[in-house]
Amino acid sequence: MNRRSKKALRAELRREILAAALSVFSEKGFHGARMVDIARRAGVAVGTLYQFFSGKADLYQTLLEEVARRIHGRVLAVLRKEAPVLPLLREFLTVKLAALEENQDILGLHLREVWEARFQGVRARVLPELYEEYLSALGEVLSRLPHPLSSRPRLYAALVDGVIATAVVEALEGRSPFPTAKDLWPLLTRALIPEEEAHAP
Amino acid sequence: MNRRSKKALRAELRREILAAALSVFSEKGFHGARMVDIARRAGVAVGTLYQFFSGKADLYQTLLEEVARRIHGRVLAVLRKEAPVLPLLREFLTVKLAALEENQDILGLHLREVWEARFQGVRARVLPELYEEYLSALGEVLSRLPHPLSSRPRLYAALVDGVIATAVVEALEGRSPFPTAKDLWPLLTRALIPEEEAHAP
Amino acid sequence: MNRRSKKALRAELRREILAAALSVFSEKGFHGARMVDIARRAGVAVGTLYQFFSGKADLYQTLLEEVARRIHGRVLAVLRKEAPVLPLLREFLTVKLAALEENQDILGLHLREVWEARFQGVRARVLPELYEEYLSALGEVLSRLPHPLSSRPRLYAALVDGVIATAVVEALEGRSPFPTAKDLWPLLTRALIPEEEAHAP
Amino acid sequence: MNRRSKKALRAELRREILAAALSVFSEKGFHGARMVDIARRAGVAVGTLYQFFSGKADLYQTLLEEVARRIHGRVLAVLRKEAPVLPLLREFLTVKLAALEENQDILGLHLREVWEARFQGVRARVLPELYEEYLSALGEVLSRLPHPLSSRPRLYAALVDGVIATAVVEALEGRSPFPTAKDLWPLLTRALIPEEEAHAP
DNA sequence: GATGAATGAGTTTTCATTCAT
DNA sequence: TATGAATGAAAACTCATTCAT
Repeated sequence: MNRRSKKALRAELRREILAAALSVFSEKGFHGARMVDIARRAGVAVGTLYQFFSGKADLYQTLLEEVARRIHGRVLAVLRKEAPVLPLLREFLTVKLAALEENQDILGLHLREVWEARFQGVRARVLPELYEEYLSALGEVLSRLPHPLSSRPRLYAALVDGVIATAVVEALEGRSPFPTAKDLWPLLTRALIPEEEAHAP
Repeated sequence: MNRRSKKALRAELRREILAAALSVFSEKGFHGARMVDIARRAGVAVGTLYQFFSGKADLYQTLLEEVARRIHGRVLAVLRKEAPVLPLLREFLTVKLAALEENQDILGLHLREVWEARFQGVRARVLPELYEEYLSALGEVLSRLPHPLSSRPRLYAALVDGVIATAVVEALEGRSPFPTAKDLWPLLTRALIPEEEAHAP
Repeated sequence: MNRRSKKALRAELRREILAAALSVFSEKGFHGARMVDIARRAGVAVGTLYQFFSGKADLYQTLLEEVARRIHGRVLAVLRKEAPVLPLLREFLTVKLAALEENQDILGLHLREVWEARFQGVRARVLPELYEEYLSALGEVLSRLPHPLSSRPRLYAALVDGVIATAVVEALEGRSPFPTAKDLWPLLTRALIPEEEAHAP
Repeated sequence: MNRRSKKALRAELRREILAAALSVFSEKGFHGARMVDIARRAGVAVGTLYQFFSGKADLYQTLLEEVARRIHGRVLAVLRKEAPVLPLLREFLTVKLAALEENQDILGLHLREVWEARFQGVRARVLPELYEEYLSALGEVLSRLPHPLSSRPRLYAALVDGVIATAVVEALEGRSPFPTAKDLWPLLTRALIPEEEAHAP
């Protein structure tokens, strides 16, 4: 076996470890996860984990960055395009849902961490910067809309993201099919509580 | 000291322990919280915790029930009233926000737990039944509205609750003032993305 | 049992732990010593060690300070007295030997550490300041003597201390009786190699 | 490459490994030294260490023997010469200091080991026999001197060796220049504490 | 009933040694 | 023969729980 494939095998092993860690952290959370479990699930010895990561915390942090990169990174690219706001938002929705669906493995950790990320003040957890960048970029796009929330882009972005996340979680738990852009777009362009119509007749 | 005041003192101590546990669990999560920290914050010895609760898990569970009772319970009462849907929803919003604002101490735990609760399938965590009841009841009310989501009351309720929670978290983190019913009502009765207006010339 | 004797018991336990640690460290050195051994020898559980000391390193450091205090401290008091140099040195010798003999338990560690202490440059080990103070004070006294080494008090002190230490080690290993001041005084006031006499006849 | 130079290269590699091991053991002691460090410092892979030595202990033991051979061995040869005692001692001093100075690389380990060697009883460490032989031989020579210590050759030798070692350590730490025979000879032929002269008016 | 020190099982982490390439 | 990644036994350290006072 040449050097090339050695490197490839090593990279593969690293990925397997990350996958195992992801699944254990997703199930048990940071404190509940045990290094032995991760090793066992990755099919390696405990010591091997320390060949790739300096410790449990490093493994977790790496995972968060991986998650952020795979999900937020891709979405950010869309949000930064020069385009009319509505088509842009529609594309954002499509890409975001695709990114979430294609990365169902990391969804649990992603959603959990996104939630935790909002409590920056309470917990001194390191929020992957990409998440903040994502919210900012989304907020900027949304601020171009004629809407009372436009003056508060952070809150506006949080709400839109919250609606998408909620729908995805419901799907993740098997209570509904995975949402498509076609499903969610009406949801965002309609009031949740249709006051006027309800008042009609 | 008579029997009466002894009992009162004991109840008071129990409450202090719960308050301390709440604040520690909110900061660190279940696994991250240490019994010594809880005891210290309550101003008692570790042993005392075991006079009132059978262990860490019991303490946590009790707390969740307390939270559920103080927040969901109160809201449930409103949702079960016989009343026209819109005024009912308006009252629900008022009471829910009041419950959240008056219990800012437990908000952290509440929100964290509500989030975790959605991952029932993934984690074998005991979800306080009240939360499910709350979502059901809210769904039932919402299903009376003429809205495409009406046929999926669970999802509909989750989305509405998600919007409220997101707004509250933003406030909790100091990024906006605590939302009032007056603030949020328009938010729920307006589309997040006003497609038509945006299309207007 | 009242508070007084509780404190006393605790202090007693602490002393037992230190004694156990001392004996294990003396036998195995810092790296070779295991916390379980120390605990076992002290008749306590491992966890108990951590009630008194923050870790292995702290335990070791404390021990060194203890050693320094019990040996150097007492000797320093003598060296700082105002007195004619020869009687002072004689008293120093008496007290130093007494201190060493009365603390045979810590001698191993003491001597080992004194030796290591000389390699400050090589190893970043924290030398208890008292040892340096002791050498300085001894050097100062010695510098009052008419001797070619008087101009290098540090070296002079090191040599005198080295001779005493060597004699004590020999005794410790059972190769000679524990030296008395009466034994060692002639040794210090006589040349080790009597050149003149040897040249005589 | 012919068989000759292959052998030479291999011997060279072995020497490099020993040099690296020496420097690491000198800095960290036996337990504190890690095989990876030794390998790294030698510029080879860990596995290579095991091609030359059966393990860490073997490496250490080999080193001690090397040290003994390079230092004690050379000195022993002198001490076994038939010659009048004083010139012999003078030559011993010259050779010993030369051996130490020329082998400053192994000095740390040498001194550390000599010191440890004295605690044979306490620690089950394998003392290189050569060191004992050296002390015996030195004692035998010293016993020819008219001196009260002559009847205790082991102690006498230990003291003389101790004085030399102390002076060398001081030099090693940069607190004085490396001692020459000319420096140390007077030191050994003079009392450390000149009682009579001090008494002189 | 309250205390808080002692406990030890359970975790993380280290590192000498092996072995496939 | 040299390599260095994988191994897993062994060590340090943590913390929920107990129990004597």
